[in-house]
This record gives sequence, structure tokens and C-alpha cells, in this order.
Amino acid sequence: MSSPPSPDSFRLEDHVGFLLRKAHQRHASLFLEAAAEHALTPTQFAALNKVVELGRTTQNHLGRLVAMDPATIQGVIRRLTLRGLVVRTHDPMDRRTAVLAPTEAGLALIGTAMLCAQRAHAAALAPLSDDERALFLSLLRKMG
Amino acid sequence: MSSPPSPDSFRLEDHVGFLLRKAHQRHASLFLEAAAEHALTPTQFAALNKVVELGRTTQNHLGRLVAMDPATIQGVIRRLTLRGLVVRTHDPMDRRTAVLAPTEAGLALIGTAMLCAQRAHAAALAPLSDDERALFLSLLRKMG
DNA sequence: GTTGGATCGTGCGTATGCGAACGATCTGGC
DNA sequence: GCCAGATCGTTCGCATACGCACGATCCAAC
Repeated sequence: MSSPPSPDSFRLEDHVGFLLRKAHQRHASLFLEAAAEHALTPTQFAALNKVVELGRTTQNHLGRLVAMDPATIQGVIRRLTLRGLVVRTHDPMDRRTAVLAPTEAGLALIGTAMLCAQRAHAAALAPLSDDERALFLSLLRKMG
Repeated sequence: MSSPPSPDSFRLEDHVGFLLRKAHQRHASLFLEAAAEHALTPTQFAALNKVVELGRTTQNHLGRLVAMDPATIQGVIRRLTLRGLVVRTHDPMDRRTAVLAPTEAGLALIGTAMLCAQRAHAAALAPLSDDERALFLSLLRKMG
């Protein structure tokens, strides 16, 4: 039934990938603006937020929770550690792992950072009505 | 009314930014799998697709259409040029610009690449019903 | 206890993505 | 004709993002 793709029928602007890329870029831009005072990226915030929530985790485990592969989470944690927001220790029971925990500075930062995240969240969803927002979020969650 | 964010009330998993990042990653992964035969990234496909559609464009103009800033589109076009999918010429009327056009190889590739893109599109939307897909896409478009 | 497979973190290479600064060029107003 | 400001493309630096290969370590089965 569907016609084969051709320069005439194919519309890049109707594709999920393209729309997701644009929406993601837009949120990232809004987040960086909202969190400019902390110079935190959305990725760094996600990682720091999870470290605070868990109190104590393994690096790879954290990565799985925030959807970052081991190579990516390594760089993110390195930058958070350099800024003194997270500390890395070692588990004598498993010498492979890097155990992460928030520092005082990390705990002090996360509160206002959450406010920035919520501003970015609201700004990104601004084009939608309340009903649409709830719907959009539930559909996004289904996309897993 | 809303309580201040705290480690208790704040849920990263409910935030647009986090969900958008995950959904975008998922689509990118599905696209790379679907287009593995061509070794095309979603970004490269978007750029190539638009070059074919337009036939002839300026580099920055193309970048605006596919939502890539000048620094990004430069690298994307360089890689497409190196692979012989796009040619860069110059407009004698405006010697600042780089005029882009698809090559024969680019035109030959785009057809099957579109099929790959549609497979990735369908796979990414697989968790949603038909109605949900249409709804999700329209909401995504509103997010601008 | 040894060993084979799994897991952890790291390093490298490559591809987006963007801010900032830059030289080259065009354009409008004079 | 000239000049101020805009536009074009490039470069650099930094931050995700991921595949791959690697050494170190753990664990389970024997």
C-alpha cells in the first residue's frame, strides 16, 4: 500500500529521529541557559542527581540508571570529580569497581540545580497545554 | 502549591530532558542498525536527504534546514564529500558560500537509505499504537 | 585450586553538537 | 567609492555518545 520512498514522498520533517533530535537539542539549550549559574550540562545533572539520590553507587551501575555507557559515564564522572561534586573511592570487597558518593559541595548544589532542571522542563514543554504535556510524557516513557 | 525539589520529590525519570535523551539515543541506535549497510549516521542521512531534495544549496542554509549549526554541518558535509556523496562548488556571484549538490553516488544511495530510515522510524515507534504514533508525532512537532 | 567466562573501568578512535573567535566577503547607506 | 555591519565558512576547545579492545578482577564450575 505504501509507496516506495522517493524525493517526492519522503519528508524528513515527519520522521521521529529528526523531530527527536530537534526536541532534544532544544531542551539541552534551555537547560544550559537555566543552569548557567552552575555550568552544569543536562548529562552532568542527571549523573549528579542520581549519585545524590543513591548516596553510594558503582560507576557502571550509575551509568545504566542514567542511560550512559561505561565510556561516557567515565568522562562525566571525571568532570564531576574534578569539580569536587563527587568523590570516587574503592570497595575493598570488589577491587574492580569505583564507588561514587556526593560531596558536601555536590549536596549543596543539587537543590538549586533541581530548580534549574524544573525551569528547563517547563520551558521545553511550554508549547504544549497541560493535557498535552501529560500525554506527551507518557508517550515518551513508552518509547523506552 | 508545588513542593520545592528535594531528593524525595524530584524524579529524573519524569523529566522531558532525560526522556528525550533516551528516546533519541534509542532511535539513533535503531537507525545505525538499519542503515549499517551504508554506514550512514542519522545526521549524515538528514543532510544528504536535504541536499538531494534541494538539488543545490548553500552550506549554512542547509544547516538551518536540518537544524545543525555552521560548525556541525561543516564536519558532516566534509565526511559526505570525502565519501563522494556530495560535491562542493563555488558561486562566482558570492565567493563566501560553498554550494552543495548531490553526486551520482549520492543519488544512487538515497533511495535505499530512505528505506532504512523508514525501518528505523517504524522500529522506534513500535511501542506505540497507530493512534499514539500520530499523536506523539504531532506533539513532537509542536515542541519545535 | 584452577580455570573459563563474566564484569569493571579505561583508553582510543570517530561522530555529533555548540560557543567563541577569526578572516573573507558581501551589502546598504552615505 | 567607501565604510560599518551582516553573513559565510573555518578552526579550536569542550562535552556527550558509542564501538572496540584491553588489563584487572571476580565468580562459578569443576
